[in-house]
Amino acid sequence: MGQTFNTQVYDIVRRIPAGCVATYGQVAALAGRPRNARMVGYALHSNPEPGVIPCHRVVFRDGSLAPGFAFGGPGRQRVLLESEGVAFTEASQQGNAGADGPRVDLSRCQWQA
DNA sequence: CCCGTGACAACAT
DNA sequence: CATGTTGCCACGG
Repeated sequence: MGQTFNTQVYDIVRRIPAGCVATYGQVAALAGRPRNARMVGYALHSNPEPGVIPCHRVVFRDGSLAPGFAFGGPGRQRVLLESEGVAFTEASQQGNAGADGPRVDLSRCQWQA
């Protein structure tokens, strides 16, 4: 494991299968730094290989996405995820009281290593 | 070369 | 239960 944490992040994010999503903390934990979720975001921000690394499959711990910093525009990520079959929870989605903004249903689509 | 900031998450108050 | 603050590492100025 001589690679940097950053490189490990790319490797892990790259392993996320379509139709599933992973949280920053999860990726960070898999990379060996459970407290480094922040670096995961920074690593993806670096995005050395656009189109190769599915950054859109990485979301917040509560299922929300990065506001404003999405790879093409806010909302673009949701289209990509829905296109892969990821379940989204709308504000009217029962079972999730208080879900205002669109969030990924981690209960059903969170990636398990 | 040193300081501050940054796609987050968990703990403390 | 909600809000505020700290921790972590890397990169930019």
